[in-house]
Formats: sequence, structure tokens, C-alpha cells
Amino acid sequence: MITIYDIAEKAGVSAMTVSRVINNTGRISEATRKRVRKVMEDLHYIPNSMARSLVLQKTKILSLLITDITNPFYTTLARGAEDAAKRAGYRLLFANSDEDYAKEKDYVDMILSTRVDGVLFAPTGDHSVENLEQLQKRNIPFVVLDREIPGIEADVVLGDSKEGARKLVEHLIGLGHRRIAMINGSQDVSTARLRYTGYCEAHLLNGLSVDDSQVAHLNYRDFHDESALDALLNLEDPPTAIFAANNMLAVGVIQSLRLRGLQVPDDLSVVCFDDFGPSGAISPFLTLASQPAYQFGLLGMQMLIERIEGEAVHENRKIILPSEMIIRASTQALK
Amino acid sequence: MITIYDIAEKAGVSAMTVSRVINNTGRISEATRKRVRKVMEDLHYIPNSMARSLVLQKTKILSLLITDITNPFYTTLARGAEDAAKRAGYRLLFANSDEDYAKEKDYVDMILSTRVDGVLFAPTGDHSVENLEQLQKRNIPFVVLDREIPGIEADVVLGDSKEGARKLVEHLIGLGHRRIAMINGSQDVSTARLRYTGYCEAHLLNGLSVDDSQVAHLNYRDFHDESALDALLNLEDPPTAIFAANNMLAVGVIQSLRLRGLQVPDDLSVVCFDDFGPSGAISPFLTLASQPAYQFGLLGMQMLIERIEGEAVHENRKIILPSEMIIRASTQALK
DNA sequence: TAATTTTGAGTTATCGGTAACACCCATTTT
DNA sequence: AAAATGGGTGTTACCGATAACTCAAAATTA
Repeated sequence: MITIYDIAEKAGVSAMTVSRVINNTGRISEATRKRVRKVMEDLHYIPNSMARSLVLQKTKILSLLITDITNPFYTTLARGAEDAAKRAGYRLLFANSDEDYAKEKDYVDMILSTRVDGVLFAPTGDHSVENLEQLQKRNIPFVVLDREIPGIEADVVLGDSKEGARKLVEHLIGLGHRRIAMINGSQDVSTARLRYTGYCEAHLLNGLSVDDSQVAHLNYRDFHDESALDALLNLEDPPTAIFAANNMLAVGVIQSLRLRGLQVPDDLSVVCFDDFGPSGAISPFLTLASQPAYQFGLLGMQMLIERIEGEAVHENRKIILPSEMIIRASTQALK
Repeated sequence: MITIYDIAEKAGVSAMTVSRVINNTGRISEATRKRVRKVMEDLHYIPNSMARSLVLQKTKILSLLITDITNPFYTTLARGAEDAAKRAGYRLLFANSDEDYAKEKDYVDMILSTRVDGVLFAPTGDHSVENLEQLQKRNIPFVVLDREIPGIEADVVLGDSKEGARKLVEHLIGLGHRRIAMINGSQDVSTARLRYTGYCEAHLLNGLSVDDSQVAHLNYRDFHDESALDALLNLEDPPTAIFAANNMLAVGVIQSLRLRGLQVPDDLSVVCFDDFGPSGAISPFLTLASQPAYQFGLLGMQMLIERIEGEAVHENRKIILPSEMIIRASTQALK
């Protein structure tokens, strides 16, 4: 590997002069500057960012921790984050917790050991508070994405889970549905709680009562446990519509319904949160509340970089991004 | 930040002893080992991987460079790569070139400056040869994914583009289609060339001739330029079926056809390469050649890690993974 | 012309670890 | 009893860069 010392020797200057040329600091005569530049190019010199990080105490690496890389919401978010990071000259260390607290913890350790300059953190749930406290304890700036964590004061970018849920459920009510089931994520996750609240509000605002036997609390990431759906369908008064709390759950619900010979929307209407990215465009089917995923990543990353580079330690900011209800073919009026 | 020197002082030993405890090297009495461990825990010590990397000349970071993070093929691949990397104790530095050579080059510079131990490299196309040569020049091990690069000798994981394409087109021929258009990626990309070859072979094997006016060479990533589709549809003999060379192109094709009031498969049949991941399961619609994306990432990463850790410099390996044709609703017999 | 300032460098210490070697003391061997 | 062995630990140098300081020569000023 070529170091500044190699450059220095070849150019007949000291290492410090080379360093100055690289960083455009100090005073260097145009002649030596040119000479050093030439040698650097000839030798295809690339600075060792480890060494630089060690002395500067910053790495120019940011970490993005998401909970499900197979979910288009998060990959779109990742693109937003990546674009903002790249623009500001940061590299991205990428991690995917799979909605798994243990994996999340492992990654936090990695992050700490890598001494990244900041973390864009989509937590798996409320218990992530411990991992976030690790970051706080070591003064690593972070911005929380998508899910609010009780007990953590930080910049945060959220969606309007309650409003979005209310609108979706009111859409179903408007179509005449009265028994609307909800397949929710874990109650450990703020968005799941808020979407449930929105679901309840929609009922109450329309003079309907909430029947908790119509509500199942599962996990956002997958829909392996079909017994919840079985239970719903075997109710005395089975639902005529289902609100899936996110896109992945909706996929599971629709697949399961299909296996049972039930058609959407003929037999049941289905709505959910979050769109499916480009690949969802093949057959835009689901009525859903679409969140601006790219903006989540972009704004979150911008806030993070401001935190890192800005001197003023301003108040914590909370950005709430609206969702847009898109009515498509998965819902229809109750017959 | 807490360093080994802090630990050493508190434990009444030298820094070297702390280092030995951390790495389980050398001889340490059980008593001091315990004492040092205790202090490390009390102080929540986490090693500085930058400092360690600097002296060890290795970072335990691998880089994964993909070309489209919004494509489920690559995100699934990423999960495979991540799983394999994590199992072997490596972190992943993640990069997304967006099928853009300039971005790819930027990321290669970042990779070089980060001194990663190896790169899992899905190239944008043949011109990536320069970027790969950069890695070779600096002795950074890499494995090439998905696309073969002429002039580069390396381990590589590929799909069976030719075979897959042939099967898809023969499926269409079997359904009676005779004018089959192809919307292809750039000819600068090996998979696009091979898929075209497969397309031609299917024709020739079935006594049909290839009409190159039915073939458009675009870009894998997006389908902004609709003039190619216009040209096809305005032919004297317009196609009755379209072979899109990958999933993203298929999305574009189907959207465009829909805008033009054409129905799939009633007006045209459509097939493509690569499935859509979990989100595609809502309405499994497209007949396609599904590639084992997770395996691409997993096997590629395993090979990479072997290269890095294994002493034997064995021959370059080329793994070709088969694709599976899945017949769904986007194709039907010619009326 | 002498004093002062500016310019363009070089020197040294340091970031947080680890390799290689040195060293002491308690056993064991001769 | 002297020599050899080896377990347990400390010292020193170094990885590749940069901050802070120093300093000589040139340019400017008095």
C-alpha cells in the first residue's frame, strides 16, 4: 500500500507537506503542490481512511439500521438516506435487523466498534431503548426513524400512523363495512399502537364500537402464524374487511385468503399501510396508505448530518410525514 | 472514549496485557484475566476497530456493491450476502450504484479508502472492468456477481441467462406466439447479451427467424423511454408477446401497455427474468424465470470469505445458478 | 540597512491498538 | 547447586495520518 511517506520521498518533501496538499490546508507553494499532486497520481495514491479516522476521531461513515431489507418501504427509505449521505460525503454502513432485537444489538455493537459518526436508526420496537441508550452513552448522534421510542429524546421522523389508519378504516366504513378486522404488528411498536388507535377512532367517530376479537397482534415482518386469520374467519360474525397494519402483513393476509379460496375484494376487502415500490406497479391492487419512504430516509439523514456538523445543539425535532390514501381494487362496497 | 490504557490503569496492568485478554492471545493468569475482564465490563469498554485495523492491516469489513437497491432481486441477494458475512464475523459496507458507472466509480474509491477486506461486486456492465482493475491493482479480493466482465479473471456467481431466456421464449412459442418482441437491457451487460442469445436460440431451434426490429436494447433499471415500445407496437406486424429481460423492465412494459389500453395477457403476453420478492406475492401475475437471488449473495459471500481467509490461491471458480420458470397469468395461448 | 512580517516548509507527538522482544521469577531438570 | 525451562507480564516500535509547534528564507517595512 502506498502511504504519504512514499509520496513524500518521491516528491522530495516531508509527509506533512503531502498531508497539506491532500487536505488543502496550510501554505504550500504552487510548485510543490503540483509536484506532490503529480506523484500522487503516478502512484495511484489513495488515503488510508483508518489512519485518518484514528487521529481525527471521526470516520465519515454513517450507519443506517433498518428492520426489513425485503420491505420496499425500507429499501426506498434507504435510497433516500443514501442520496443524502453521499451528497454530504459520507459513506454508509448498512445493517438490517430483521425485526430481531438480538440482531439489532449485535449491529449496535458493530456500530460502536466502528466508531461511526452517526446512526440513522429504525428501531425494532420499544425495547430498542437499551440499544439507543448505548449510543447516547457514547455520544454518538442518531436520528430515529419510523417508530417512536418512549424514553428516548432525539430527532425523529415519523409517519402519521393514526391519521392514516383512521382514513383507511373510514374508507371501509364508507363502503358499508361494519365488521372490520385488524391484523396488527406487535404492540411493542409505536406505529402498531397508533394504527390501532386510528382504527378505534374511525369506529368511534362513526358511531361504531370496537370489537377486540376482530383484532390480532402479530409481527410486522411476516405472517407465518395463520391461526390468527383462522380465528377471525371462524368468528360467529366474521369480518367483511381486513385492515393489515403494513404491506408485508397484507401480502400474508392475501396469500392466506387465497389459499382458503376467498377472493379479494369479492369476499373480503383489504387495506394496508405502505406501498410496494416499483415492483408493486405491475398490478396496483391494494388500497393503502402510502408513506413517503424516500423522504423518511432523506430528511432523517439530513437531520443526522446537521446534528453531526452543526455546532448549535438545538431542540429535538419531530417530523411527521403525511401518508396518502390510494384507493385501488382491493376494496369494494359491501354487497 | 475508553481505551485499553484506561482499562490497563484501572486494572493495574499494562496495555499489552489488556490487549492479550481481549484477543485471547499469549499467556495470562486466570486472576489477571478476570480482573481485566471485570474492569472492561465496568467501563463498558468497546475496542476501537479503526486502531486495530490500522495495525492489523485488515478491517473485517466487506463491501457489497449492487446496482439497484429497489430491485427485489438485489435486496434478496443482499440478505444472502449479509447472512453469510455476519456468520463469519464481518461487517458490511453497503453501496448502490444505480446502474450508473460514475456512481460505481465513486463507491470504488470509497471502498479503496476504507481498506475493506473484500468486495462482493455486482458490476454495472463491461466498462466496470476499470473499477475491478483498481481492486486487482491493490490486491483487494473480490467476487463478481450476476454479470460476467470480459477481461476479468475472478470468482463469479452467475445465472443461466441463456437457458432461462430460451425457456421463456420457447414457452411463448409453444403458446403459438410467433412475433415475440424483446425489451432488453444494455448490450454492455453480459446477462443482456446472453438473454438475447437465448431469445435467438429459441427462435432458431423452433424453425423461426429472428426479426431484430422486434428487439429493443434499453437499460435494466428503468423504462423511461417509451418510444421503444411505441416503435414495436407500430410495426406492420406488431408483436403478440413481449420478453422483458428483467423484472424492472417488465414493470415498465406492463405499465406502459396499460396506459395504451392494452391488456396482459389478452392483448399481449409478457414474460421476464427475476421474481419480485415477497411483495410480488400479492398478485403472482407474471410468467418469469426466477433466479435464486438469496443464493447469489450467500454463495458469493462464502467464496469471498474463503478467498480472504484461505491460504490456498485456488483456481477461479464460476458458479452458474439455474433459474426456474414459473408459469403464471401473464401468458396465454395466441387466439 | 536592520527589523519585522510572511511564506513555505519540517519535526515531534499522538490517535488506540498489536507484534516482537525482553525480562523476571518460580519450577523443573541435570 | 547450577542450568534450563516456561509461565506471566512489561517495553518499545510501529501502523498512516494530522495537529501543534518550530524554523529558515524571502519579502516587506521602518
